[in-house]
Amino acid sequence: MTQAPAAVINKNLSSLKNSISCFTTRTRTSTTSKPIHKLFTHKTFQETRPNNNQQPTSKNPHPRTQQQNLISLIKSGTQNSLLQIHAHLIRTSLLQNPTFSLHFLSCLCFSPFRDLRYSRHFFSQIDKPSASHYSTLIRAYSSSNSPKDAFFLYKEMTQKGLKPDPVSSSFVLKSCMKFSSLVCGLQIHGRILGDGFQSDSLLLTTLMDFYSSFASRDEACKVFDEISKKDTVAWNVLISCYLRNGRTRDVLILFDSMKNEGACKPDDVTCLLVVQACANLGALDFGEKVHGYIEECGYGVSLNLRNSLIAMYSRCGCLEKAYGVFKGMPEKNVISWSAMISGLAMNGYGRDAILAFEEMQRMGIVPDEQTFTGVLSACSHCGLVDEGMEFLHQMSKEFGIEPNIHHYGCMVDLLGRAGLLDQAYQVIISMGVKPDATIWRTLLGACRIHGHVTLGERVIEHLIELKAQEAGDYVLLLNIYSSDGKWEKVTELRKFMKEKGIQTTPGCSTIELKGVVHNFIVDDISHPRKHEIYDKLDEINKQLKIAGYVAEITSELHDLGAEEKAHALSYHSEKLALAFGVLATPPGTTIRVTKNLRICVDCHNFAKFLSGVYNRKCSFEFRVE
DNA sequence: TTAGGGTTAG
Repeated sequence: MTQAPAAVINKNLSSLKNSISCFTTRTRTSTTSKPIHKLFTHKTFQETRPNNNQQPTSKNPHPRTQQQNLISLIKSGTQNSLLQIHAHLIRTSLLQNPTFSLHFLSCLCFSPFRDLRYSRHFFSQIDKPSASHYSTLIRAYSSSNSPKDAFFLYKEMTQKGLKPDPVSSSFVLKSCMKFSSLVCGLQIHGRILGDGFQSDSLLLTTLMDFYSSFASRDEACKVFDEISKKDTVAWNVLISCYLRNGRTRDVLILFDSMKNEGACKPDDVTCLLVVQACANLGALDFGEKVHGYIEECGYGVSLNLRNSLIAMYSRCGCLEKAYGVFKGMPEKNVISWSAMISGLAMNGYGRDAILAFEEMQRMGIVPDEQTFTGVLSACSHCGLVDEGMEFLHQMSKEFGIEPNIHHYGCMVDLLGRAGLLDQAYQVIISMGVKPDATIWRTLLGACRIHGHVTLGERVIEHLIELKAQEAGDYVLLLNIYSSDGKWEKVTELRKFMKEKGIQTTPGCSTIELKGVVHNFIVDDISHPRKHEIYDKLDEINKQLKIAGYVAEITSELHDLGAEEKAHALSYHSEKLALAFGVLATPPGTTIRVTKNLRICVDCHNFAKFLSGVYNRKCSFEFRVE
């Protein structure tokens, strides 16, 4: 219904006053074409019980039959017929009959032409709305763009002393998630306990999801513990909570315990979440294990699972497997193609990514926002400045997609890497989207590569303005100064950082072997095989020196003597991880190291020499958990 | 006195 409901009703009411008697029905379920007034009368509908003394005749049908007729009329009502029925309900006072008004309200709320304003108007005409009336409207509001109204209705009904049912409580909780109000949700939690719904596992599952969406992991876990019969969905919500709230490693443990303890069999959704966790961790072995499980259970047909497998393999640096999954898909949608394009781009196959983009369009798949993010990042990885500009233009002109912060971020990266720092700065200044810390940091990284001191300082000011400056940003600026030989500035900044208590995040490298994740920090001595690792590292250093490796000591640690620098560099976390990799894998293996910080130039060289001397392929992934 | 609920892809 597109017209204003009140006006429509009034107009229809006046025209219907005279015409309702000649209104005939033609509905989907009712085959009758009798005039509506012959199907039911005012008198009979005020009675809700059939009068047994009255013999039904063809002229005067049984009241119950008449009731059923009206209900089926309402249920199958079209936009116009509902307006007429509404008028009839008012005229005959049947609107105050709880059964009819409830049927009518549900129809208004959930029919294909539903109109919430009209539903609300109708609701206001009911003298004494029941809990069911409230529930119906609450449900409608919870899936609308005014979810707050669901909460207000819930409050109103409880204040009137009406008891909500578990289903409407669940809908209201979902509404609170939508309008992001923890406080409102907490009130509902209290009420749920008061209403005695604490054993309703579906409702508690919604409650877990509610807490999870507000990063209240502990609360979500408490609710999980309270669920007496935990089914797969409850486990899935718990897993999704861990995934959302940065406890990614525990997701793998939860998956194993579901599988091994056999209490609840992981389903396709579980696998989807675990595959995402593997992608975040770069845990290739575990990801492959889950992939195997997916095939074993026959979940492999699911499009969304295959799409996340493509993303997982790509993010773990295993492009062949990503492509294998992609190729084996009988049907591919825009998400499959975008995942493959991004995968190619992030693994350094920028030109192939662009070819895939062209192939996708030949197949008739229309690209979306995220496809272009992949394409633009492909350009930035290959240094294709002109092509990137062209794609950005094509995106808005041909596909009507306005560039978002990610697209601009790619452009800044592209221009920045190419050394066009001023142009990159101009993009941020004039992009018409509020710059975030990430985009400034991208530019700061480019300043570091090209040693651009003044712009670097300006970028830090912008980050400070956003109150988003992190220790890592100052470290980048330190590196910019030192690469330019500005030692006084270095000392000054160091002093400033010390005074402000700015602590740098320790670099942490991660390596996954046989499904077990091993972490290393600089000079780490916590690993059970630390002695072997340090011995191996000494040996590797000697071997690499013979092969021509020289420690790169120019910019990272300027204020130490050359020998001290070389020593400090030798125990960087990535070197410890690599040494462990050499120790624990046979030649020919790919050693995949994940880092929370960018890898330094020296470790990069170290890895390059190591691959040749020890016959291992080394790959690094930069990942923040 | 109706039907209705929870997790999920790039």
